[in-house]
Amino acid sequence: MRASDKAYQALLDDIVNGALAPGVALAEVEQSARLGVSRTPLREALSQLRKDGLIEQQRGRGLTVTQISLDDIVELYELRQPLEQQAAKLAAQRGSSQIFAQLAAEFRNADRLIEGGDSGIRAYYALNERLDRAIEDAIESPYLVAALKSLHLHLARIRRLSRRDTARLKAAAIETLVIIEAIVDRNPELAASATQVHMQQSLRNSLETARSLQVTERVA
Amino acid sequence: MRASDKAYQALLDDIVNGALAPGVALAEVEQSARLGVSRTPLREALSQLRKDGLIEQQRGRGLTVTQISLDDIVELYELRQPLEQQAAKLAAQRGSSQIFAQLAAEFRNADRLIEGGDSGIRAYYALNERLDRAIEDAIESPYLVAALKSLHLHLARIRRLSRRDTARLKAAAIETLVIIEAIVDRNPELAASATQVHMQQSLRNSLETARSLQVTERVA
DNA sequence: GTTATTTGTTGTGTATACAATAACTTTGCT
DNA sequence: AGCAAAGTTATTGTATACACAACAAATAAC
Repeated sequence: MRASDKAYQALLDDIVNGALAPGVALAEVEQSARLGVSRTPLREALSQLRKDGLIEQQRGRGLTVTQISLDDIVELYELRQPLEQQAAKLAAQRGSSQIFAQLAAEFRNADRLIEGGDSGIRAYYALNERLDRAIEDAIESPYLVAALKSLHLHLARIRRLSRRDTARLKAAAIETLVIIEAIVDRNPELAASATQVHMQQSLRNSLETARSLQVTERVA
Repeated sequence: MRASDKAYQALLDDIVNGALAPGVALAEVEQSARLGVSRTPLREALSQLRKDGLIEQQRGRGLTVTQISLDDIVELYELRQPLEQQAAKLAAQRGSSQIFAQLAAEFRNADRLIEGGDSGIRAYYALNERLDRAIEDAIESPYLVAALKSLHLHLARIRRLSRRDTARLKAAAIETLVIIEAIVDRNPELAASATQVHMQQSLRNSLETARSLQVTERVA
């Protein structure tokens, strides 16, 4: 593995899981020392992350991890909604019913995972990622897939907000199941509508939890 | 301007306008000599272009300009359709009627530009770019705007195909005018539908001209 | 004559050194 | 005491050098 790829992956993980919090400045020498690579591959990693929109040039302070505000959540969903809708539509047209039937079966058991504490939640997230992969494989449209991947990068950052809300996770699992079943039935229009519903609910929930988190942070 | 930005812009232009044709290999030393920058900033530019999807790592032969096939056109529109539809919808909700009314007036005169030979066509393309800018400004949704910009990068490559087809350009201008008028009237649903129509027609035309071009190339 | 191994060349990946720019601090003047 | 200007320091941007890997070609051996 190339040093630049290693640095990119490490920084990406740190940003997504919050180890590098929004607003943190990334000095080149500091980070290259921390990650054990020289400045050249580190800079390549940084330039990739800037293209991803995860870091930005801050006047004077060098590169900093981008902030995520309530506005960002709304704006992110303004991209997510049409993309996921199109993805679901195309998956319903082209996907292998068998693969999605299998995923549907697993989502019917999602409640057990969600109630299964830390490891269960992780397994549920892994299941969601497998669904995303299956959809990407099904649509076979590289440009759309690339846009989806970039989107999911940002979504992963805000997803940290709503984790541990088991009631919401269960509701989301049911909404997702409807989408999958529409794909299995090769019903693009239903898949799109079900996605629309899921998006709307997810956005509402993300905003609520984000709002309450902001309040508690202020109090703390 | 940084050397890496300069190299990026130069390579981008060369790829979009076809000076660097699909399949051409980009050796680092060669390109750094050609563009008058050293390998370090050139590599940064290349890594950006790879993220854009304009060049790709080819087994053994290094980096090459990505091919554009008929399949690519269809796949590109599978991303374009939902993105432009969403953009038009949001522009209709949030755009300044005044700005778009001005653009509508200019599009009503589009025929004169399209018939105005080389410089007229260029002016027509410039007008289209101003429209894209106005829409991006209106929606104020950075994630969607970023996705649109990436999309337009690839569209610019295939747009070279349908230029000089004045009949199609005139028809496209009328379709675009309908979209703009819907934005002026603050009618998101109509804007979305008009965009849908425009996308469908553009795709059909792009495929036809691409198909005929491929044939003539084979013959030649 | 064919195949395998070795050597040479080309090109990428990484590191380091040097140059330029921007920010902060200190000093001097008002 | 406050503001401005200049110098110093830190950090980014660029260039170059070196190392390693891959591919090709040539020679030698079977």
